[in-house]
Amino acid sequence: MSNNKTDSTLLCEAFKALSNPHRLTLFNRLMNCCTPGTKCIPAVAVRYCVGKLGEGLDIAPSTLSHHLKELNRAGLVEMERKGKNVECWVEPAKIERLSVFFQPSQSDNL
Amino acid sequence: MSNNKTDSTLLCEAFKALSNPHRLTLFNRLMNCCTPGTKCIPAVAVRYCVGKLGEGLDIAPSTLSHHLKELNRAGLVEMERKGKNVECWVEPAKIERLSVFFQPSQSDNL
DNA sequence: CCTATAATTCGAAATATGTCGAATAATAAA
DNA sequence: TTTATTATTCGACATATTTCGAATTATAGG
Repeated sequence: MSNNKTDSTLLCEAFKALSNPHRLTLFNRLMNCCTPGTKCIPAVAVRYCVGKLGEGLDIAPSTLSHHLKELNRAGLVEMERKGKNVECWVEPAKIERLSVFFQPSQSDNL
Repeated sequence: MSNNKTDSTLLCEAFKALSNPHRLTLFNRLMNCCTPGTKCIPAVAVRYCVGKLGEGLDIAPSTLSHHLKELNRAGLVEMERKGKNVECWVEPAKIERLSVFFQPSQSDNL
């Protein structure tokens, strides 16, 4: 069973955050910290500053800022100022719920 | 590595489809065919007709139809006319990609 | 053929989203 | 303090989405 209205809303907001191509790219850059072929599930999440994270995306800084804010609001990305930069990272625990949602289960998933 | 632009686009469209509360509910109803506490991963996917699927959602038939069409376009839900009804179901193979996306991996996920 | 049921298409209206540039804030360094 | 760098906020505009009701299509059964 289950049927936590809050849970459903949280899932929905996470999917909304990932429904934009730019935001999906940003999130993926934070999720995949490894160089190709490397096994890398680091104890401490890898961090990028906002500027680095948006490199090559060809969007205005204000737009980039807006998208990161959305990802943060949706609970997918953490942010913390560090000097002139603001660092971003993904907290693996916050992603688990999404991973489970698509897996076959014994009961209701929402 | 990887970087299939098509794959990224497909993921994005799937998330967009799930970013609406009504569509998330519809998708979840198709995903979770089991009564609570029952182990049920049937060989043949469970089907609902459009009308049954939308019961209790309090949206107009035309809106329901629109949402199912979106889920179908995104590749999340299959549809087939059966007499007066149109049956809907989820093809588990089509969901795998989404499940994998949120799991820790050895390389790029997009 | 006529009627009832199930679902879709279409057009319109309200609301939400993505984007930019200009202005502002936060910080570091000269 | 002044300047440069990094990032955010704000207001505006164009585009997209959600939703409905009316009209239409598809089908089954008298």
